[in-house]
Amino acid sequence: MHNIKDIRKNFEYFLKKITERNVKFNLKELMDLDKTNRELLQNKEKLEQEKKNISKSKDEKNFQTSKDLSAQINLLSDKQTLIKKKLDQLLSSLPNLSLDDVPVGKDEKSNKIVKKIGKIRSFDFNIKSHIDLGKKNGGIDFEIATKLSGARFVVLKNNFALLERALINFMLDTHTNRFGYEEISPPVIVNEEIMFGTGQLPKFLEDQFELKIDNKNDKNKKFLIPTAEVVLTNLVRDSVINKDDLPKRFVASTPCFRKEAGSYGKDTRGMIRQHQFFKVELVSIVEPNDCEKELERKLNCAEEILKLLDLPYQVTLLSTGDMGFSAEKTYDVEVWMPFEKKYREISSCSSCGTFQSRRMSAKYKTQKGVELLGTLNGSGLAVGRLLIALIENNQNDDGSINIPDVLKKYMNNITKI
RNA sequence: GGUGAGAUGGGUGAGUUGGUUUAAACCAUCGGUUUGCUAAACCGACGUACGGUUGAAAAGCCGUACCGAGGGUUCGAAUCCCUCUCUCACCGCCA
Repeated sequence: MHNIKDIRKNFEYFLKKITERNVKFNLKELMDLDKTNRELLQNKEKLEQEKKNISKSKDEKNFQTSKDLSAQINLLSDKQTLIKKKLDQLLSSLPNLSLDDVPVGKDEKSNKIVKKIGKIRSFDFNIKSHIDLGKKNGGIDFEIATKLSGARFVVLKNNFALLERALINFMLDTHTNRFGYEEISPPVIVNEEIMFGTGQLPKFLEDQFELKIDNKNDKNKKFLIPTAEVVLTNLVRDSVINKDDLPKRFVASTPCFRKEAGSYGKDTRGMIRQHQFFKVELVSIVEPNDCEKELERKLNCAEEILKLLDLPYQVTLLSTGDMGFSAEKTYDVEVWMPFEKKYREISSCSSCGTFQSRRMSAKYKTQKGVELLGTLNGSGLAVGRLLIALIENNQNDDGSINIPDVLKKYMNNITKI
């Protein structure tokens, strides 16, 4: 969320930046609401002052006046609350602004490829998709998953289930031991304001799985997290952190739940796009000035996993039109999928500046006072897609799959499945 | 699910016969004095949000709100009443 004062001061700048992000947003309406709100507020506060003085004086002669004032204040207050609510609603659906080195464009076509790493393997046999590899090995079962839960779910079995677990443990170990992330095991069900804090709400309600806790009323709403970013980032909400305790780095492996509304017909086959999938998530809490540096570091952490697994990938810098709501700058890491013969997103590393911390009221103490924190998140990595990439890239002619050396200790020393 | 206790500033914690109490005290933090250095001691500062205003800015001044959240009583609420949320203790049930 942005500071309304900044928008007031730099209207033209915001207008330009918002236009670049390719979203429809009526900034003028926001400013009009702001103006009305302030007028009402001023009038209200003037009356409140009067009333306060009367009660302080304890002069019974004026008690009736005070009563009258109360009525007027209530009237004004109702009006102002309504305006403020509209204002907040609008303001909270305004996306973050991009940093200046982000390419301007209206969609993913304007993304910039930053680098390509690793050698794409050439196969001297007809390669299989992960769907066929999974079926042949009895490791991936879509039929039973459909019966259990419907479309876009999967059941992993045997060594494929083991492989999923191995990947998770391998990644967690790497990020904790090597990169200093603190491992967290968080809840995957969260309150409404937690989703608001990271920017999933109010704008993207239709993408979220909402839980009905109380059948009698719809108060106390809960949501399944679409990513561990939500919980990990909110770990610092409503707090003032000591500067010496920064940066904070959290890692967690959690299931992620997404409705995938609006992606009908997209990636319907296979386990590329699921309603539920595991993801290892990296979150950093830093001083705002360190955001860009930390983003590079985080990108490196995500890349390192692919390097260790010897999987070819490319890194792209997302354009203004392709970035997520809360991000000011985003790198996507895309792994090579040999059967589809294309790169597929497997990680998205974003700096959010103070956009989320303002929503969460997450601050740190400086010599001057308290200031908003910078927040960053990135996948390190999406487990489902990583599993696909791994088995497709490491397949043999007979449909067996070689297990990379770094995973062997997590796979009970199996070298091939 | 039942009963009881509680929720106050960065932290600990006073204040609940309603009236300069944004709120004592202590700790932490910052500035200063003292000091060979550190420590200690002493002095001082020290909430947030929003609005207004002065200023080029840094910063200052004024106002309003906020003592878990929301509502109510009252001229006036941290303090009284209601609802909700959460925490703690005990009981019941349970992975």
